[in-house]
Amino acid sequence: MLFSTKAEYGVRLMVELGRQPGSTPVSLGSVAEAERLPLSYLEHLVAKLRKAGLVTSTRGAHGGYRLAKPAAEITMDAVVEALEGQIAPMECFHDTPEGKVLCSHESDGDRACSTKLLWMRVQGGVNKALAGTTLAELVEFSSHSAPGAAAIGSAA
Amino acid sequence: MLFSTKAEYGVRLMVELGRQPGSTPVSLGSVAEAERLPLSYLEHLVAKLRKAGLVTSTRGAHGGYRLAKPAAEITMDAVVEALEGQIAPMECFHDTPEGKVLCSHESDGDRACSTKLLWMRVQGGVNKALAGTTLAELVEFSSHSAPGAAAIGSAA
DNA sequence: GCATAACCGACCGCTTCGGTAGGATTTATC
DNA sequence: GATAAATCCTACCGAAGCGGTCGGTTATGC
Repeated sequence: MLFSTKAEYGVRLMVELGRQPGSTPVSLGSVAEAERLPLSYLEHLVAKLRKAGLVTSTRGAHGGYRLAKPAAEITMDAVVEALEGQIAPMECFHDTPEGKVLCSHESDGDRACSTKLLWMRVQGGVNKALAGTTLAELVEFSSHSAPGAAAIGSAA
Repeated sequence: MLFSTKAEYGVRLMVELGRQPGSTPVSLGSVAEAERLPLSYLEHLVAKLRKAGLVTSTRGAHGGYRLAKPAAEITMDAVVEALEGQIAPMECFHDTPEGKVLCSHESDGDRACSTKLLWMRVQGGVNKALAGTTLAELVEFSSHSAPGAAAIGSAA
């Protein structure tokens, strides 16, 4: 499995927030009930989303969570990364501060790592899919009862 | 991390086999030494590759492993799947015998699963990268000492 | 028959996953 | 100001997978 249920639950949570008009905050309890997910577990996940600046919270009675930005401006690479940690195909891959990708098997020189070509392609494919999908799309998609497969290919 | 070191080690093993002329089998011990990987662990991995029909073995003295097919005909989706199991972005995704993809959250009817669009795109991207990369490419790539990034995009 | 190698299965320490539990803090409302 | 509703925080727990080791069995060339 590429991702765990953390990403699954977290994305569902975001979609649930994206469905709301936007003014009043939504309590985690109502999300948990709507999606049939354990409330105490969602608390852990939403904490990650909040720390990543994707949702904002208001405490106390009638409190809850809201999207920090319009759903159309939230791309899924940020959401999934907040939940699962850095998205890399392999342990030896890590992003540098300058946005480059390094494979720790390359001992700084030019010796080519036999697997790098493969993992670069995989990472490219995943990033394209995640960064090319907005929360607004998912909200829209899930609100249709008979979606069809027509729109699926557009960011692949 | 999308994949574990099983895929990493296994692919390196395949590349190592792909480097050989092809006639005489290569012992696991020599592969382990060349790649600096633990022999006993490689035994487990190569067993999966053998069961998947990707390599053939000859036992006894001067025995070892060979590719079951020419490297150009081996695509990495088969290799990675043999090592890691079915490649699906999420637990609820599973292939049907007819090659379709199901999400177990869809209770057979038309209610759209809010995450399906996203995971379909991710799976599409990964499959494209894996199925579009052959072992021959990796062998070729790793034999160059200064590869450059030119060829990386071709299957992404 | 002996060295070499593939095969096989059990085990082990560690980390992550999915989830639970219990409490503390903040805030709207009566 | 008490109370209820909600976020927040920390600790814990069983199960599973990962990365690896070990000991032994079988097959084969010399």
